[in-house]
Amino acid sequence: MPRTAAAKPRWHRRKSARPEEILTAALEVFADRGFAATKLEDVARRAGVTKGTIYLYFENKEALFKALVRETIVPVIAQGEAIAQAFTGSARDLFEKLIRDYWRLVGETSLASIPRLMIAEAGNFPELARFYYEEVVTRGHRLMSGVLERGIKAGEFRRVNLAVATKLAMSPLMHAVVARKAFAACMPEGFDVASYLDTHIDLYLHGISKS
Amino acid sequence: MPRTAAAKPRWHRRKSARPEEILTAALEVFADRGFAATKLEDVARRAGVTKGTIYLYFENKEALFKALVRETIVPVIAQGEAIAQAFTGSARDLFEKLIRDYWRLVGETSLASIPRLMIAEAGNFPELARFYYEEVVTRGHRLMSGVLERGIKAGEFRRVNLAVATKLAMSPLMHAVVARKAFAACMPEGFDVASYLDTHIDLYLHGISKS
Amino acid sequence: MPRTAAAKPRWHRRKSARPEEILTAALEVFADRGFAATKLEDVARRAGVTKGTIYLYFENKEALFKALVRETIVPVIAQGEAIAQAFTGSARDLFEKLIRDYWRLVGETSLASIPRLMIAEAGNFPELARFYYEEVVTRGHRLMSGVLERGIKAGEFRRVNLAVATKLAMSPLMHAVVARKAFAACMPEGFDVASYLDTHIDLYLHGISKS
Amino acid sequence: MPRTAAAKPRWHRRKSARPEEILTAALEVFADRGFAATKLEDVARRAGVTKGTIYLYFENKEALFKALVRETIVPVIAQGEAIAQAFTGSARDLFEKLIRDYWRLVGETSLASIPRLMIAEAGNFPELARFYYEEVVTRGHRLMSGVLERGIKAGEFRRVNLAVATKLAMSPLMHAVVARKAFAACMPEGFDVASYLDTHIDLYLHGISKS
DNA sequence: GATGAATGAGGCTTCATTCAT
DNA sequence: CATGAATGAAGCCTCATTCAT
Repeated sequence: MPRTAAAKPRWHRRKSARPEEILTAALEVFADRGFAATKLEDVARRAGVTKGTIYLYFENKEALFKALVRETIVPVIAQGEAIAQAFTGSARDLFEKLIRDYWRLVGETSLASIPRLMIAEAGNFPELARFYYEEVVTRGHRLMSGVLERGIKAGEFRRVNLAVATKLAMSPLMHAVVARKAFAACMPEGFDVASYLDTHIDLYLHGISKS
Repeated sequence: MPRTAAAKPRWHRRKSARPEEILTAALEVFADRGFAATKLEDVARRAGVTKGTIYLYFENKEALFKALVRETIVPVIAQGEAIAQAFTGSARDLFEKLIRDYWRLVGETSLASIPRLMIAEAGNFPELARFYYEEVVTRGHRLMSGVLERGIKAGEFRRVNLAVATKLAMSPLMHAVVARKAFAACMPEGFDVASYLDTHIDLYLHGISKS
Repeated sequence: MPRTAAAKPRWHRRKSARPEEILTAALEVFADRGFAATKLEDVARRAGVTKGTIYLYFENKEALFKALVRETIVPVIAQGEAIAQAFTGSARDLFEKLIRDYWRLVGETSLASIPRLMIAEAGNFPELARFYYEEVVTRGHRLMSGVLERGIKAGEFRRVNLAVATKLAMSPLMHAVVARKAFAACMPEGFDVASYLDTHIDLYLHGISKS
Repeated sequence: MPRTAAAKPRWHRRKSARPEEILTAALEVFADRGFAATKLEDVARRAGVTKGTIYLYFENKEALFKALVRETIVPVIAQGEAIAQAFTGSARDLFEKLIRDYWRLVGETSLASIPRLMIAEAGNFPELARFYYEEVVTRGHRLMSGVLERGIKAGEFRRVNLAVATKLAMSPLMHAVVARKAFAACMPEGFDVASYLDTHIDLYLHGISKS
């Protein structure tokens, strides 16, 4: 039998991998240019296919964009939730871990473009914005709120306005993710992420801690 | 001579008011839709003129966008600098004043759209992004750095990494400005800005203060 | 005053004539090729404008097609109704006049393409088909019915099934209009319209008359 | 030889049945939408195959359309000719039989779409139009002419212009076939075919008969 | 024979930009 | 100054056609 058993699966893999290849390419181009300035031809080229192929898997440009947002970002949130659930240490340590994980999983990967895309395009895709707001923003806030609450109950943290404290824990992260992508070309010196995170964690915990 | 000297300037004012009317209209439409999705026809309609008129004052769509960013945001920074310069109280009080002023002058006005537009379009307008980064971001940071430095020297604040502490002082503001615009439609409950600012100022000062 | 008064009206005429020029061109191209095979570029070229101009006056290709049908054929029916109303002779003579007029006004002009287009595209434009059926077919039948009824009342014609007799009076006309357009290229001998009409009128009147 | 002779033909029949299944499906879709608006995907789906399969039997869409017209309509004409040849009664009776047979075999079956398709697409398929005109229209006319001639010779009919009388005998039929298909959706009341045919036959024979 | 994934030419449509008035 | 009719380049999307399996 000249044909190895492996040959067929490889083809199979290739076929079902198409949509993901396209999404990966789409993420790159949308991230660079935004929704309107992205040409499907560019996405196709980067995915190694032709324009028409995209339409085998996505109804149109808008659907591609939506799929991109929906299918790439939600897993990250889920992962964070799992980490929090499994965590057994102090609230301080969990806070720190979540902040650093978020940066590692989103801030430093190509996913960092998603928040920026959403901020840019929310007005043009209200329904997608709502999805994102509920499945990412709100869920992320709930996650962080839980950590703060845990700390308060454990006597580690001061009794603060939860909703607001949550937003304040996240916003330096969010802004860094978003702005760093946007102004990368303007910061030849780069951006001292390590210090930024360290200091945010330090200042925030210093600010929220008892004593 | 039937025409008074005043008559001509009045006409002049009216004439030179045109570009500002167009910029105002442009701000609204660009803010809603982003650069690419904005139609000059819509800008014109909102300004009460026709498409052709825009071209009397701006070379093209891109020039209009650049003028919008350049001419609306820089004055705000200058104003902040003036305030800081004239301020005679404690660093804590100046910090608080600048934060609140920024929110009042940008966060709550139509100018709030500018940072979001820049974040969305920086990739497509590198030269404008550089301008913005230098004339707004960097200058804003310099302003805040000065405040922190003043506090350190006065013994009010701990000796922190200035660059990073500056970014951390601004980012909750920036993120709030940007995200609030983007997800306004998704937050029917609104956004408790007062608490958010109060708490940021409180936590931040708590975190950075000696003792 | 170097500018003559005539110059402006000429331009004015030209402006408001645009839509009609486009409709005229559209009639020719749609008649040749049918709806789907017609390229708007060809319509534009024939109208002496460019593609974009069509969209100043018609929402899209479909709207252009609908406008074409609606605005060209209804007047013909109206004209026929007016003729019938004003006619004072015998029913026989009116019958003959209407038949010959229809041929002269539709069969021999570019309007002959409209019935053929409707027959071809009715399935793809149900709403337009309904409009045409009601405003042209039904109205045309009503017109012919009136003539037959007049003849019956006057004792000129036999007492026949009006609806059916009406259809039979029209169908040779309709078929000739439609088929002649379609198979023009296949009938080098042409089509002896004069005899055809003469004979139809003769046979029909012979058939329907009280003998 | 284990395979019986019958087995192969049966398979053969099945294989060669494919093209007919495709033609049947094609007739339905072309009839609904016309040539250009028909998607081969729809034809394939209706035939229970995939797009690629169509290309195993037909060179391309145009060839499919041509095969459809050629292979479905010619047999009907041949059948009519056979009937006429075998007929022994009066010309009047033969006339009536042919009219009614045509309606039964074409007007009331899916074949009714063929004349309408030809009228719609003749301009786009001149060669097919010529084929149709010669093999269907002309042959049909010749058939009817023969009947009329027979009646004239037998003293049943008046001495009329044969070509024209032939067309007038057919056109009510043709128009009914074509228009009924086109405006079916617009005639909820339906179309009283029985009366229509009865009256046409009656009027026509009344008109052409001696006395 | 049959499949269905992939192609890419072609057409509709939009809209920034121009220019005669 | 201002208009708005006209342009035409550019991009989305469709679908007939191909071809490796």
